[in-house]
Amino acid sequence: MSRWYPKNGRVILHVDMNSFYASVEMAYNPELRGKPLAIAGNPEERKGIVVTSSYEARAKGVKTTMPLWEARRLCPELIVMRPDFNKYRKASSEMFTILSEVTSLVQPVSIDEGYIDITDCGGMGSPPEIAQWIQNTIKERLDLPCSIGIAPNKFLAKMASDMKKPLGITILRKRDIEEKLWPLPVEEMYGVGQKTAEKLKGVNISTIHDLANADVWTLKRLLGVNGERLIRRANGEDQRPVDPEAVSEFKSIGNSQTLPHDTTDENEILQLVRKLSKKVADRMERKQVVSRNIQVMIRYHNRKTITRSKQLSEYISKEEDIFHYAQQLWEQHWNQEPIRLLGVTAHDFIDVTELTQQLSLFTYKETAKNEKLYEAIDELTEKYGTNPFKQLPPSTDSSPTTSFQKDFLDDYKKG
DNA sequence: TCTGGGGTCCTAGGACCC
DNA sequence: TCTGGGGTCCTAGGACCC
Repeated sequence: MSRWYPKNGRVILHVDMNSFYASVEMAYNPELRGKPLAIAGNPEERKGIVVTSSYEARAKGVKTTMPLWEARRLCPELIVMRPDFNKYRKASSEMFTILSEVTSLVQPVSIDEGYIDITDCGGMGSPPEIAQWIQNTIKERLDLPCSIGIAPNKFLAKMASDMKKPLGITILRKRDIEEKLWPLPVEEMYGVGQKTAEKLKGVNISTIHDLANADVWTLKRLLGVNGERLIRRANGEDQRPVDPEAVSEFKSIGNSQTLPHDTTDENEILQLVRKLSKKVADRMERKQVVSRNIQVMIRYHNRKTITRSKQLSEYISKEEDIFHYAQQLWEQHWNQEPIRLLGVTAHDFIDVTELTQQLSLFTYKETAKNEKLYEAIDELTEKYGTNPFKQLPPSTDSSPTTSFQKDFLDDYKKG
């Protein structure tokens, strides 16, 4: 027991559902079991791609993000289904409920994976026993397979859960790194994508072992702060805590869609901008937030993609307001070339409740300011027998039209 | 005959303020 | 006559992940 629960260490599990969408569909419909199944965005349209596929489909070479026509060429008997996110969300939430029966230190990362910190769960058994219980329970209650990594931190747990699929449980302790982690090619490391892998090849780094022993300055020059972080991770170091609150601190809400065909038709484009604005507004409504930054994304026929955003002076949440700014951005930045995809995203949120607080404070200040201004103008009116601001609305933002008015407003602003 | 849609984090430059 | 350097905000783009 003391070996598993060290005083100065943590025990983290990473739970990763295996080909989640396809597995959920099979749990709902056992007839699909054992067959090559792919979940794809738009099965009818030529632009559909494979989102997830069953192991039977993978055996034929079907891969995630592969265009559907190519997947069908590799596997003619492929069964293709549209994603049903309501099903997946339900299965996901039941999966996280099972995790929370072990500890409250659960951090969902995406719909099908999460970390849990079981450092203080000594009373429930050894980590492999706990992992086995989780895997069995998810299988029994939901009929879904998962793989679990057991490690002293998030990074190693994540790498471990990837090592045995499906239904694997893998332990990756510090002393296992040399044997299990270091031989892997660098592109299999979490955080290393295609671009980074290419750059690393350029300085003769091809395995995680090479990365672990790389020179910090060389990598900092090559990759910025990420270089330093990758070296630390390759050496099995990662201090990030399991944070159950992280999931509620979302930063953006966006919707995007590829058009059925590239187009320059303003009606068609604006219709889509409106539809996307509505989706964003609906999701913001559900989460009870308001936004101060609206962004549009335009992908052109040649896949060149631009994003244009606007920081607002007010918080908005209504569909019409989001559409208004999205339309404005689109009009300002569209270069008239055929458009393939459009996106609308909101950033910079606060809670609606926070907004009403801010609003009342703002209103209070404005009211107080204007009352003082009215008083000052009344005094002047009495003194001169006529109101020198007759045409001027009572706001300090208005442009004074006479030098007298200007002087007065300057004095007023000084207090 | 290609390459979706949902996100996060980081970088870098310019404006502006002190 | 010349002109520092830190900090913050805003914007755009890129890399990465699922």
